[in-house]
Amino acid sequence: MVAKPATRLSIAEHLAEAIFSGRYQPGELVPRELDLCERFAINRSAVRSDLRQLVDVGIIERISGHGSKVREYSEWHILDPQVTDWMARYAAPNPQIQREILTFRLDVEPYVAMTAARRAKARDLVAIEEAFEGLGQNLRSASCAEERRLHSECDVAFHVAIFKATHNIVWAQLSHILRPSIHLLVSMSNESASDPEESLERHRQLMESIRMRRPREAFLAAQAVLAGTADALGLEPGAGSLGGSALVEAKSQVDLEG
Amino acid sequence: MVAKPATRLSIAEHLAEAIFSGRYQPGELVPRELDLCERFAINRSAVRSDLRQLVDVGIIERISGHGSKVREYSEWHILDPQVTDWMARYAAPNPQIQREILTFRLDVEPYVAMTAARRAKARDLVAIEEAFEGLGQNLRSASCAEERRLHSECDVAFHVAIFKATHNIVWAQLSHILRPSIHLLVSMSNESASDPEESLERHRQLMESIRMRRPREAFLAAQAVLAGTADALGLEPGAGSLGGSALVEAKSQVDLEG
DNA sequence: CAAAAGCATATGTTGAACAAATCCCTCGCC
DNA sequence: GGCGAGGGATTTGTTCAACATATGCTTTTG
Repeated sequence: MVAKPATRLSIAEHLAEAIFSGRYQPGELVPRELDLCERFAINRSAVRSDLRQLVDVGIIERISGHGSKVREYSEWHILDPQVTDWMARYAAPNPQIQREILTFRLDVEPYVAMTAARRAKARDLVAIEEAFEGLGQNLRSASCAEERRLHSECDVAFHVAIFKATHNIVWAQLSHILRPSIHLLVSMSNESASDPEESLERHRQLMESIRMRRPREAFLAAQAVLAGTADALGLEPGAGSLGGSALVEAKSQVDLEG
Repeated sequence: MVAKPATRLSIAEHLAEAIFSGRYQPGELVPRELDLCERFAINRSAVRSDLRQLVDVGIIERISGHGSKVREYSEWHILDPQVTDWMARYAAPNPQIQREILTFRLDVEPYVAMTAARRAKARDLVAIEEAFEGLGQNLRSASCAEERRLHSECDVAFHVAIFKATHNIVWAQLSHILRPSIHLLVSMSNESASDPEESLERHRQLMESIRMRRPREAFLAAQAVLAGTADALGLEPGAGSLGGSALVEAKSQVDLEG
């Protein structure tokens, strides 16, 4: 895909950028329709159409005769793919939300990996392997921004492929929320606290566990992959909303068909 | 809320009803804009605005110069609150999706309950308890449809309150997908396979476990609550996308061992 | 001083005209 | 006879203009 040359960026895109980067805070009013028309040299219908998109995902609220107000973060539909896309591209909008998503990932991904190990078909392994190889190729050349972007895209693709391998539509759609947290890590870029080579090796372990249909190993491998992530953001493992400790209990009590 | 008297139901609502109930299948075209204008005696701008909502949640795809096509189920944003609301109100649209959601619930809710047991504050207990009491009140009078609706609303509220008690925004928003599966159960109404009194008791156990901050008990109690649900829809425990088998193993072993 | 009327401002609704994309049928060339 | 270019019909996309309605602030009036 060559990136369309001059198709005007939608108003929704501009406003989302402004809101997600914090220039308009919850409670504040965004410019009125006619100002947006002038600012972007566009007609009012188009402006209204785009504003509706922001309304539908809970980001703004329109008050007849008054204006369009940015809603509280808790009202945003952060599970909407479009919203997570904006979160990823317009940077850490709200550190709190980023932490919440990472906590969620810490809770969920080991189980997703476990399920993937049980149900992944050959076709799923292809997707996982391709993403992994992309991860390896773009490892060394972490110089320019473009290279790093490519690397993080492969990282996203790797995790998304695992979610899809569960063959459950809910899990598959949840994979969208990975994008912001992974992109955040790249932007922080002090992920290098842990050796990149080592990180790659952990990803390989996870991939192999799924391929060899070893749910328990996959569970642990996914935890290992995320461990570095948690450190980078200062999340202690036990703080996970899903208690790691209890899971370890359960795991120890049951011989997870290792 | 008294239900607005005659504010015309939106076109989106009508189309959603038609699509979710299966009158328009994926791949088919919905009526063209001008037909919708005539059919609902409304102007084209309003029609287009509503159609945009359906586009944004992935339900239809607009093809310039051709028409508006219903997209495949896998493309629908089933995590969107509006979509789950339509699923709940316009009945089992797609048994497959319902199964997927129930599988997801079986995987997730025990862990959510466990987390809630760790993090619930007093305020959360209030919400859970209120929903539980509503559950008990509307138990006996399962006669008319209105009563049953009230009962299922309390059921939804109970589970939603537990999700919210995790104090994680992702989990909280995920609680939206409970609605369709709970409403489905009510409509099937053969939940009575298990004694209502017994079901209420299981809910009470879950509530108490969370209150007493006993994560492991909460985990098991949530599994017990969902067990009847799984039976009612003919989901064998092992079919869970997330290692249902391992979790059920855990439960049975723990149960047997006291 | 307070309540009501009025005004300014913003969003909500409607209607029309034209532009662009797609499909399909027809015509003409090879 | 087959195949491709061209054109017309259909449908969605875009733009513009006018009016209706809701909200907040100001002014008027008892």
